[in-house]
Amino acid sequence: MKKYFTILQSINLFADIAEEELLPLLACLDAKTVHYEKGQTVFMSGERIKQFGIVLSGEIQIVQDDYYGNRSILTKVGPGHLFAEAFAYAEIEKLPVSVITTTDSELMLIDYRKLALPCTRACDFHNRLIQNMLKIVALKNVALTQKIKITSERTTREKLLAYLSGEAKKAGSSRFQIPYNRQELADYLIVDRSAMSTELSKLQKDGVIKFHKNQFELL
Amino acid sequence: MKKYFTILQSINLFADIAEEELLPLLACLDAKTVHYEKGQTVFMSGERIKQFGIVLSGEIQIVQDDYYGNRSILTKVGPGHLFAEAFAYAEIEKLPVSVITTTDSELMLIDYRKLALPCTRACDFHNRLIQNMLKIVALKNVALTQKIKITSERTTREKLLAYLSGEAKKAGSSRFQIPYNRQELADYLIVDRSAMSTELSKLQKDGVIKFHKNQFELL
DNA sequence: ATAACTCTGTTGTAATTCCAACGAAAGGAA
DNA sequence: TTCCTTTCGTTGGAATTACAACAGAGTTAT
Repeated sequence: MKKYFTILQSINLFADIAEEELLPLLACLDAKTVHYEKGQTVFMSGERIKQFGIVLSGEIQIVQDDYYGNRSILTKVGPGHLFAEAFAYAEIEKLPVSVITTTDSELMLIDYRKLALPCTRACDFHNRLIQNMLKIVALKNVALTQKIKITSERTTREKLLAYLSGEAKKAGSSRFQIPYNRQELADYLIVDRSAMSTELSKLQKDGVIKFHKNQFELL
Repeated sequence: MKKYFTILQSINLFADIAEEELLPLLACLDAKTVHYEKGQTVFMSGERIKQFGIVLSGEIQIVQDDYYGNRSILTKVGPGHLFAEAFAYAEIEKLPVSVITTTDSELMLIDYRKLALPCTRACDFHNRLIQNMLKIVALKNVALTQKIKITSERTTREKLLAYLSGEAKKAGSSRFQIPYNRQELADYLIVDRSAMSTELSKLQKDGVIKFHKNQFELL
């Protein structure tokens, strides 16, 4: 477990937890470090999960199988990131997705109730932990809402303007950088990359925006 | 406050709280009941909010103004529902939306930290409350993720199949009812209603699905 | 330096979607 | 019943998008 000390400390879930508290805390939570080989199933859809996880090394995927058995990838999760925490705390009866490893992986699994309930030993970091968890889930919530708002726009042009407009507001300036390359931006906006490129050029020609690489400006 | 006792009891946030505990609990939380007239601003975008709300009567809207000042409605919230809880617990510096009343309204406002921190009087329902809140936010998270997965499909046909396939799995049967009428379903899938109607007919003609009103069957 | 690769913008065509308009069916109210 | 409203499916034309293919700029590896 010590091997992954640095990575654990960098996780939001353990924010504001003192270094020396981390190990006893993990013991109190009864956190298990588990090794999985590539291609194994961590959580199976249909289960009622009682744990959420942290990727310590390797990579896992959240996948969903539809009625006809076609599998699609919802997310990839790498080292230092949580997974399945929303499903665990939502107390969903049947997990709608599966969690599988795509490489040999070291995972930490934690009982969601152990983290949420005050323990008998009255560890006072339990309270910090649950607040951190609430913040993590709430932040994701806000990000998801924002993405839905933007991708709900009908045309590529409107999606772009909604996104860029939001970035400008966030930056508090009409000039700002975006954290995606073109393909990633197209994936985020759920449009075709080439069509998006065309629309970006059109917007620039129309004098609505200016851009150079990832530097944008609203006019 | 007694006037709204029934509605408060029905809220998930207060699930598993005994009747007689509710009033002292609200007092401990320092919950304020506030009256707003139609068209007033409850929270202004740019603020750092320290409270979330519950609609007791009336209706509020969550709206967002873009860079050019165009306002769009994100959600309407009616009696018995929470609002702004994700923004409060995410501890966002600048609220990206505004909350406004669209009718005369009675709202309850609660300091998000008062609910999350154990109080000096050691009320043991604080723990229940924060767990309920975590579950509420996590559930919303799951719903949002699901919606994004479905609306990320490229064509109307694929969106429909993704949605119907999910409903079939949830129902555990190839026959199931959906909770939306056609317009609501189109809004959820972010497609044009008439185009969706056409696609539904095509799916039926192709022998992929059968439907009558809100009763669907996957073949 | 050369080759291989990635990223970005452009173009033309086929496919899809939006939009407006309309009629039929179902349900509610007078 | 009759009238009015809402919901749903259908159609045709305009607008938009996806897709495939390609070229140039910039990077990285050898």
